[in-house]
Amino acid sequence: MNNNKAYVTTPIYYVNDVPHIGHAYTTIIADTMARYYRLQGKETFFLTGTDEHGQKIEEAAKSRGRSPQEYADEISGKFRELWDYFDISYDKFIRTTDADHKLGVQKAFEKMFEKGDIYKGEYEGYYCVSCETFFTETQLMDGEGCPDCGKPTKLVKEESYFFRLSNYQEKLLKWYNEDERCVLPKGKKNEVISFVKQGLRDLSITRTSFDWGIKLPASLNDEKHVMYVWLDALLNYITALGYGKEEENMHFWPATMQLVGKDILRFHAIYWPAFLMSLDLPLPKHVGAHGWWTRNGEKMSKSKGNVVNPKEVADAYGLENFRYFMLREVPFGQDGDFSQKALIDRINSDLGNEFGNLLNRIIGMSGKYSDFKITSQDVKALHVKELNEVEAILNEVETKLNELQTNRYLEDLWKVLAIANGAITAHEPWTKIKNGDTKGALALVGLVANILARVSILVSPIMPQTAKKIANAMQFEITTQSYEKYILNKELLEDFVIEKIPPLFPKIEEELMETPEPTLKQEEPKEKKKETPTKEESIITIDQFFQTSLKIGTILEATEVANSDRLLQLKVDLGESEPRQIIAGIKEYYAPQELINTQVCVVANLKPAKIMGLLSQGMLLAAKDKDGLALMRPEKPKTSGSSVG
RNA sequence: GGCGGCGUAGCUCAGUGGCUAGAGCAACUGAUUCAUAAUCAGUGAGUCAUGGGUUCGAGUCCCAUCGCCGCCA
Repeated sequence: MNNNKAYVTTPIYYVNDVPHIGHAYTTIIADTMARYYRLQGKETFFLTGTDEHGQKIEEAAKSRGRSPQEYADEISGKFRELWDYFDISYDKFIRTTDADHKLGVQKAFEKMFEKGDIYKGEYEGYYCVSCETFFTETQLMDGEGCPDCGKPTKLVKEESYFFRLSNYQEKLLKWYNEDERCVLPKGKKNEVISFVKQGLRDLSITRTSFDWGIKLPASLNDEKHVMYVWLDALLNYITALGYGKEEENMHFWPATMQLVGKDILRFHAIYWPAFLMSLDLPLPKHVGAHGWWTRNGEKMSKSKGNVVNPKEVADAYGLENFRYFMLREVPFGQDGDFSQKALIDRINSDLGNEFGNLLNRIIGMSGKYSDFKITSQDVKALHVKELNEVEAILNEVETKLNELQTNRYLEDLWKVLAIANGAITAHEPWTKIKNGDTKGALALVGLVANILARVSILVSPIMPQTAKKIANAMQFEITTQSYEKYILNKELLEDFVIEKIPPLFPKIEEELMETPEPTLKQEEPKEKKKETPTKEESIITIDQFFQTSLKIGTILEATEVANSDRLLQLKVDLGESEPRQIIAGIKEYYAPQELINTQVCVVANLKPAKIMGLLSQGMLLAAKDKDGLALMRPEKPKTSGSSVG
């Protein structure tokens, strides 16, 4: 294998559904790996695309009165749009309806046939007419019922071509055995092994019951058959490189990293390598299977209405924040839970406090101590200890990413940031300045700058734009050269003038998306409700009530908050020396103009919060129901600042 | 039903058979001001699911039981 090349793939996504968070997750991991390989200077090819053949697509198109191709075009376009929006750095977007792909698949079929791995036989199965699906005898209910709909099935025989999967059982086991990390994570690999050990049956790879698929090669002269989806789909990984035609990119094969969801691991860890062996091609270096996302602990499903729309999350919370969250939150291979609270915690704590704020700290210090000039001059002399600690972690960190342990990778980078935050406290540069030790203070700032630079480089595969902003502010670029210089060779930054930039990760103080109605839990015994008052109506004392300071305020100014669908920025007179700035989520219900010079009821002693980077010193009271929102206002005009109670 | 995994601090999880069982988050207390009310330090009476067993010694190995999950049937 050529170590200077890398090939990363996502599955090609089936166009019977619009993109959801699972697709986004796979693709973001793949994008991260591709960006990481490029950072290392490897010649990288990153493939994604759509899977467009099969009976389901044929039907879905028909039900919409469209041709399968038109329908596939539309959904495929949606995937491509989402990936563009998500800053996915794919090199090729393959579609199984591409002419080159079809040709490559036919070539591969021909080769497998000539080799004797494909033979014509008869497929026998229990067919459910209404579900249009085949089942094996053991899957049936009571010996004949369809496991999906319960209706009787009938035994159908259909001519079919088969792939001699059974021939590859031992060779596959040998592969799993010899290549420790061919399938990741390990637990999933064990499942694959036990499946193969149970014995592999030959695989039916063609159908005569529908048309929307790739025809057999002309040499076989068998018009009735189209290829069954998995053969067609899996071969995309090599047809995308020109297999069977120009072969212009076949030098990227074997794939470095093939990412899949855990549901389709079997196809990628068993069928796919078997096909490759049949084609005399080397096997992928790694096939990685990731887990599912749940939402607030529950499985996502359309019927529950709790499906996370990835674009909506990225819109509300920021694309790179979301990318960071997904990769940081879950150990690779395990299921992860999406909740706005977890996402907000990650953004505010990891990103805002520990990372973004660190940059602000050295901007502030260098501004005060040295007119924003930062030098690495005395860093080595005064901070060997910290540099060694940082390097000890960074020397190990990349193995985590190579094993797709993105959570561990990020965790370690954050340990490096903690060294920087800790060093500031330990060395108190402000005290050094007071004591005239400018050199010491500047060395500390230089140390932190170097740490930030290194982390920015290594975090760039996950958050490319953010990393770029930091690099720009610090007058360097994120490139393979800087990776080699600062990470591999451990060089220090040239002296530079840091640019004062606004906070990278503004605090998020409230959930920015609609939360789906919680599903009714039936297991909750009804008697309990009698005993316990509902949460909203639990009893409080008058003292507790008066802990809340409610006041009448007069709105002096109201403007829209840029980039927000919900927020208005208000200046409210509460009878104090200065009007308060309040950020209120009422834009959908009130125009700024109609609010000016009206009175509202304000919670005056609420802890101030930053919302989208803007200070909010209070909260407006409003009532909300299904028809919308109504502000609470005094019945007659009252002096600004009058207390309510 | 078969195979495999898991059950450790309020939450998420680490813990090659061996000194008083750890980390992160949350909480509390203190320090500090360069910074986005941030950062740093300190603070846990944990039946290591339960019951047996092996061992000088078990969260760690073995058996059984209960509970959860995955793959397969």
